[in-house]
Amino acid sequence: MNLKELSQNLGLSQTTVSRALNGYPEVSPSTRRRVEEAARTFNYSPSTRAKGLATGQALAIGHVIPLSSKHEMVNPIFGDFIAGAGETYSRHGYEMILSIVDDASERRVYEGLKSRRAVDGVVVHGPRMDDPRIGLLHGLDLPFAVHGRASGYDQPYAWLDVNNRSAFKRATDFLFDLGHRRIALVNGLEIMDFAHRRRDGYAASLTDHGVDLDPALMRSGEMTEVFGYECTRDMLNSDDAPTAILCSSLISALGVRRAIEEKGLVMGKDVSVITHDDALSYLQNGSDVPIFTATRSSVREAGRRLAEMLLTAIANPAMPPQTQLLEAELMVGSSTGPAPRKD
Amino acid sequence: MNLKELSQNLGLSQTTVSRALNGYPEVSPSTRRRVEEAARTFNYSPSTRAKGLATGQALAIGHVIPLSSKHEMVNPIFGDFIAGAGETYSRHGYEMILSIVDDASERRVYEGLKSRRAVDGVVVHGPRMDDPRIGLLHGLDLPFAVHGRASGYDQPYAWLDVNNRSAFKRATDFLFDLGHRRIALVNGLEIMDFAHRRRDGYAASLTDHGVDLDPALMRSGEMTEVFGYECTRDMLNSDDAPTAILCSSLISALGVRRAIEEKGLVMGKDVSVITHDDALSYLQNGSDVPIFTATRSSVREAGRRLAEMLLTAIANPAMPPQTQLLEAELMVGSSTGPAPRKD
DNA sequence: CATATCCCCCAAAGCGCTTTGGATTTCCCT
DNA sequence: AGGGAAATCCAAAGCGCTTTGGGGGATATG
Repeated sequence: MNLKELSQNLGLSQTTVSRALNGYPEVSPSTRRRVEEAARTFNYSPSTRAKGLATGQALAIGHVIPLSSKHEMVNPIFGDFIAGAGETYSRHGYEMILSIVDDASERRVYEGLKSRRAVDGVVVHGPRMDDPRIGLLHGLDLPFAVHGRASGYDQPYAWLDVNNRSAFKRATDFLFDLGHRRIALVNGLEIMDFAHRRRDGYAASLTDHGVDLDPALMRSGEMTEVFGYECTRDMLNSDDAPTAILCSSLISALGVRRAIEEKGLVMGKDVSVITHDDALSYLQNGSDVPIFTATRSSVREAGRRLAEMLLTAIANPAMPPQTQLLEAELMVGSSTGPAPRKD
Repeated sequence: MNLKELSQNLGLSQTTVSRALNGYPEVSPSTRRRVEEAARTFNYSPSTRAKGLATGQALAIGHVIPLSSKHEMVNPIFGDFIAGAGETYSRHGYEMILSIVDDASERRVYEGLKSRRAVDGVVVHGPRMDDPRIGLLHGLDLPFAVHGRASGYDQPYAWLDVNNRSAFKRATDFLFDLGHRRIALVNGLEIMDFAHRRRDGYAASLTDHGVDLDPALMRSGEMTEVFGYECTRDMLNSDDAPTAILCSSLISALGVRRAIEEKGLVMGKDVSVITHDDALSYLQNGSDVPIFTATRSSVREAGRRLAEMLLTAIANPAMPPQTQLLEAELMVGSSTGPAPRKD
């Protein structure tokens, strides 16, 4: 069923039917009702393509997911973020189109999206330090919003980020308050902007408390369970083992815990652990009482909001780019406790 | 830059330029070269919408991700599957469009996709037993392919599935061979078709070995870490604790291991564990030697193949629906060992 | 009663592409 | 040189929608 058929069926012009369906005022309430009802019974909905052609809008947002060719790893965050963004899109009648791209051909994908007029805007995932995509997108004149930030790019652009620095500073401070002095950091890849900022927060707290950074306690890598395990195992086997560990991901934290328990130590007593928790739906941090003390911020909520932000930016092109900095909440669980006294 | 401008620039008609670019024979090699070069320098690529309108194709595949309103849980498999499918699509010039949908409005979403002519076909995720979507899609006359199967629907349709039954039967047999008799199953939600089949395989093995099913050893739920932990803790605390556990997901397996170790037992010695491993990129089962003995099947590869299958089905509408049954490989890790002798 | 004002509605153009049906030119053979 | 076939190219229609620019009929105004 298309517009033409529907309008013939109603004995009206396409114009009138179109207007009735799109809420224009030039149509009497009675005909509007009639049209709407017919549309419903015939199960008519306008072709997105034709509508887009006519209006110049795509009614779609592109998500370009970088897939590091080295690691071939899909960010575990991704599913939940997309779910959040998807909620927003469907509420606004937008489609979400996804491209999985190895980092080598990213540029071409953005250009393609633009020149094929496939989307009204894009969401940038996983920004790295000095990420070239921001500049590229500015040049392409394609509306965009970034999940995270790219330090080093100073022009204004739309982003939404967790305050990673303050979250990790606060978490480290918390550990100091509990009496810990040897605090380790099991971080994500520090080319990633978020990881860099977390390290910054961690370092700032150490400096505040007059503790020197110890490279042996600062690990960085792809945030897998095994990575958390191996880092922790190695550090705990050293002479000057940490009494507390800060971890960038709940998945790695599971590995951290494993290494601790394997060594016959008790988490929250012998070694304290704080992890960042993205509140992923399939990785809950305990049921009622959190297992891990965590800096928590829902990535799904981030998806919802960032999508909202991008849509308003598209609707109001003149508006200056918006930004949102979310504060993670520190949830105290049973993985932290006072530093063990040296005997 | 659009076709019109490009053709004016070249002093050719739109027809010729279009033909040159799309590989039609009615154009001389020299002009074709000229056109292709111009297209490249002007960074021209045809508008997907216009092309779609003219050809009647959408050049897009829809993925409808059900989001159980009860659990609000995004399947952790999803990211990797999509990554696999995305590879195939981009190789064929297809777009992937994603809809996140609570199960109540699934029907409407499929109908919408169809009537808006937004996609050429859809992929069905997470089929449940007697899933009504298969029938619905048959009725809509929209090409589709299912990741998994829906027992109880007997008309032919395109699907790709892991042989869950044989994988779990084989894994259980393996445990019997090691001398285990009390074998527990920590399964996914058994409304899900895959979980049902796994249970079937497990049950078949037990029957083969003359062991009665014990409801106390058969758990089913959302496959989180906590779920694996709680099931295992409870079972190990019983008088007649299992000596081996079969687990449906690597994530839950992490919880299983935690419960085992918390009780001071050693995995692979006191309690054996076999888990299914979807080979998710962010959840590797150990680095070189697998930690868990596992039935392994890459969900990413499944994505690649299913996408390929759907595209060929779209290209050859007359072809009968294809199916693919992948066998999981049993990888022996260090989580299994001979059943402990009773003293 | 004539004129101005709304209210509803319509015909047709245009969005950027593909494709049909021809027109023109070139080439080959006799 | 003349005829037909091949090789190139083009104008125009059409895909399904929105939107511009009217056009009639009912209602209000003088």
